[in-house]
Amino acid sequence: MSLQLITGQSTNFAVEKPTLSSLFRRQPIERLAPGFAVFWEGDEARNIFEVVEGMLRVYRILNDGRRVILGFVRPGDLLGVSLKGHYLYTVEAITPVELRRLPKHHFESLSEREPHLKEQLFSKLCDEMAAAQDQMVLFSRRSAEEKLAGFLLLMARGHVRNRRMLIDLPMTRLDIADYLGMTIETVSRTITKLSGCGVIATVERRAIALMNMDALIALAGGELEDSSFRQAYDRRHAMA
Amino acid sequence: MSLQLITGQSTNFAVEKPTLSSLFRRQPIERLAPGFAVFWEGDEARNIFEVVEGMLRVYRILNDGRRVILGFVRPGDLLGVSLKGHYLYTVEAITPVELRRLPKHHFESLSEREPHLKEQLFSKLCDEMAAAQDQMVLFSRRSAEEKLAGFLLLMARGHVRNRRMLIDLPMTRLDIADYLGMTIETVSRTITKLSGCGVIATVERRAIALMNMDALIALAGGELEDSSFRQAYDRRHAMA
DNA sequence: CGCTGATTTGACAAGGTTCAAGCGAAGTGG
DNA sequence: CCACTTCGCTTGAACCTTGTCAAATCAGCG
Repeated sequence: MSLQLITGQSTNFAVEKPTLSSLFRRQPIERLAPGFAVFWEGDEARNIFEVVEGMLRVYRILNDGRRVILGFVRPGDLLGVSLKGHYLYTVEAITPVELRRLPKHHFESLSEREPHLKEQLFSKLCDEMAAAQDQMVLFSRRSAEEKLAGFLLLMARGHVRNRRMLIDLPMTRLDIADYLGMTIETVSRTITKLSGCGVIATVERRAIALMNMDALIALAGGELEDSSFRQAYDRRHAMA
Repeated sequence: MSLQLITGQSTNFAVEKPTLSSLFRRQPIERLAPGFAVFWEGDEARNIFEVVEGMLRVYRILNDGRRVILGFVRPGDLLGVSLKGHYLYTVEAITPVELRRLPKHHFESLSEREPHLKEQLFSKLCDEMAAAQDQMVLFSRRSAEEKLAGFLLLMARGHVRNRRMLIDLPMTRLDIADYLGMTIETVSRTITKLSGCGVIATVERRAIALMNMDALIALAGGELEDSSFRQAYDRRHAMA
């Protein structure tokens, strides 16, 4: 009787199929100070990570010393999801970060018995893939204004419904520049310009207020980067 | 006795676990003329395709009418690998194309019994992911020269070992431009420029000879885009 | 041969990079 | 507590690449 009560109360310990997130929830939280790396490009890929708190940058260093930022990672995102033997990029904390580590072999042996775990990972990878393609679209924007507007909308995530909102930009201008493929000067100038138009307002160094969401979306080319919105898209060219 | 002989000879019909490619090989070949689409962005994603022959372009049309080419697809590549309910892009034949179609539900019911099929698809998706990231790096190159050099190396695939080689470019200049995020004029000018340096030579409209592979690699930033090469990369920054 | 569509080439302007300097906030050490 | 340094960010000016517009050239095809 009493045992039933307990299991009834704390559903976390109910005997259910383990989900990906329940697997992670069993792992202890690890903390990382800004500037420190979770792993380096080329490291043997032994773990998968789930970000619990904070923001990180994913990047590669090219031969000529240039740094290309492939993306920013936030709570809920997974890191190191790949069958490759080595990590394909470096991941570094921007803010103080909390994450959980899951050894790959651990996941693999478990997913032998629980195929739906693979399913979930697969689904995550598909999301990541879609996000990567969205980013390629973002990159292909020509002007600095379009790129930055797109970037800000990306950082606003799904909250585009609100006409006004405040977004955190914990990364430096250099991070943004290396992400969008421009220079810090152009990033800075463009932010100044958008502030001048009243589209955005710089609240603090690392926070920006989106003052006129419609204008921002229009500047970004009218396209919502968030692929969840594109689902409802009508096929304009089906008859072309 | 005779039965054993037969199964011994034609290993294709041996009672083995079906692989992804053996699954596809059972499907009839479908042909597609240049300019025709395999599927459209937004279509319900009912099938997975394997390209057998030819080249296709993968693209999205933005609100403002601009076309962004996300990639080119060649024999051996899969199309429509995703758990999304709808295709995220349009795929169109550039050359005459041969492909095989596999209904998604068919694959799914099969992979229930044969988990390693999912494994293979997962692996493919990982490859695609890595390729997408390579492309983001390619995009982030600044000058038109770097981008085009990188693009040519990408089209040369793994054949970078040869000091000289001939590559097909069945796509138009506009395709290349929409892929690299530049204009046809710049693409054309850059090709002319590289020809002038003796790095490449335009054999035909749709074929280019790579005359000096080392110079081309240097122009592309010294980085080999093909991720299979990067595997062997040493970690320069592990001690930073 | 004359059409059409793709490609190349030229001239010019716009926008972004580069180089250089100034600003402002945070942290350090006297 | 106040110089002093540092780092990230902004701003300015000159230069250069690329986009734009326009025209010429080329290739394929009826």
